[in-house]
Amino acid sequence: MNNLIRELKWRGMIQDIMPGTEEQLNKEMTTAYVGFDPTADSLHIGSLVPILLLVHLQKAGHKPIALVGGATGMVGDPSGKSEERNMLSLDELQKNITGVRNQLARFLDFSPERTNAAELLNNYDWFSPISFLDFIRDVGKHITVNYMMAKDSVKKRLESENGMSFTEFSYQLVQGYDFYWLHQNWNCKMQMGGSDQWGNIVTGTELIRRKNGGEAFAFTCPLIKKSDGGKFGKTEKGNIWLDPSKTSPFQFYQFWLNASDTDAESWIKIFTFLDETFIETLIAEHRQNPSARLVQKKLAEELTRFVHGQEELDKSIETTQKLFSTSTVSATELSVDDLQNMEGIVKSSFDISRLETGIDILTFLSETKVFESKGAARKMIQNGGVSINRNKVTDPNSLSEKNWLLHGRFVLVQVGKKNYFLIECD
RNA sequence: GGGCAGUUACCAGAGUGGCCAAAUGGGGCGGACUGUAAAUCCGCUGUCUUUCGACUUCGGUGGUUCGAAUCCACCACUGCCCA
Repeated sequence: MNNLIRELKWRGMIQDIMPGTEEQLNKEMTTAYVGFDPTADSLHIGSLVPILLLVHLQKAGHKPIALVGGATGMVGDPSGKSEERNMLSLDELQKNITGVRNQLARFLDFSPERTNAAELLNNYDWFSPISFLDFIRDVGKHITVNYMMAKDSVKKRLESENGMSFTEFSYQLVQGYDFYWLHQNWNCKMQMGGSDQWGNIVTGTELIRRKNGGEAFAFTCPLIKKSDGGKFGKTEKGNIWLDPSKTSPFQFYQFWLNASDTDAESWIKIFTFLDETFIETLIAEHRQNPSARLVQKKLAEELTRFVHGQEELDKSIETTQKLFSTSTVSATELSVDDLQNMEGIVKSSFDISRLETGIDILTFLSETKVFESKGAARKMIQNGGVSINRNKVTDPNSLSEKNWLLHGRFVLVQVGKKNYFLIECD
């Protein structure tokens, strides 16, 4: 059993830790859990850190429990939210629970022959039989409102103009009860999560202590931020999801590849399992020659493999090379195969005869759905953001030309540096 | 139930009869510089359109007016305080 806490510390994955946690982990195989809220039908990369905590835990010989919040999801966690959230419909919630469950199941080892096999639980299972009256008698009685109001997540909302509903106020009790229940039924002594969960987690340990004098431990990991202060995990296209149908493996790979130098250095420690010496050496090399972006490449590689598998990683690298490494090479050198098999490209079709006769470029771009309208296409061309076959279009009034056609039928349109469209003409 | 404040574009937030498609900031998108970075600078950001112009927007409905985001009436919703 290696020292989990020391390992996580050098990776920068520990924010707060309860006294005695390290001793507990060193003493015996410990069961620990992380909760995941089913706010969407897929997890996004923000949930990756808590997932990794569970994986590290299991690697260190302890028993991980991944908890899907079927019950807590019905209440809504106020932590870090400046206003009351909309409630999800039960249908949506059910769909989300299934989606999240399936994803979590991929990252942990559930083989029953392991003594520390992972478990996947849904807190709805133990909450549904509890009546409201039972709950406020058995749980509510142990925690004072004064205690609950002192929590940061609550205090902030009480001070804001928006207020807070009783539902969200109760959230910490609901989550606290999870910990208590797991402590009773699974001998779960530890909870982990993002640092925004600290308040909720502490309510849980408090409940365990007050209800039956039990001992419980916890630590949290820092919330990931970008060095420029932007939100982590968001891009122009929105969230980076783990579900390949929402964020393609290529886009996923690209996200990590585009990390800034400072971010990449801390992220590679957090998001990969590479060991300390390897990472230190890599960072040193990277600083010698930052333009090679060794850290970003390794980070993108490790993570894409972890989430999507080797095969998808290979495809993503291949597409990346075709789209970016050869960007100085003219488009005519791309083979039919290259064009057709590149991932992360939007494809559409167009009537070849109209193109050959010479059609104005605005009509072409709007009808192929590269742009919503001629006006939008015009603006972007005037801004210098459109290329055809890697040649910048300068005049919005120009006409199409026969020699646009690659291999007699393809046109490669580029908006900005990173958005590619392949128009097949026949 | 009573009193007060409010509802403006993706978000925050100005505007309180015409100069308003609506300040400013953030975000987003594009460009330059670079390394598919960061920082910086520049452009775009209601819709459609050959920059003319047309059309639709300021919680909803109706009204006053030559003219309404702005004034009036009613309705809806939100927050705060009191009961």
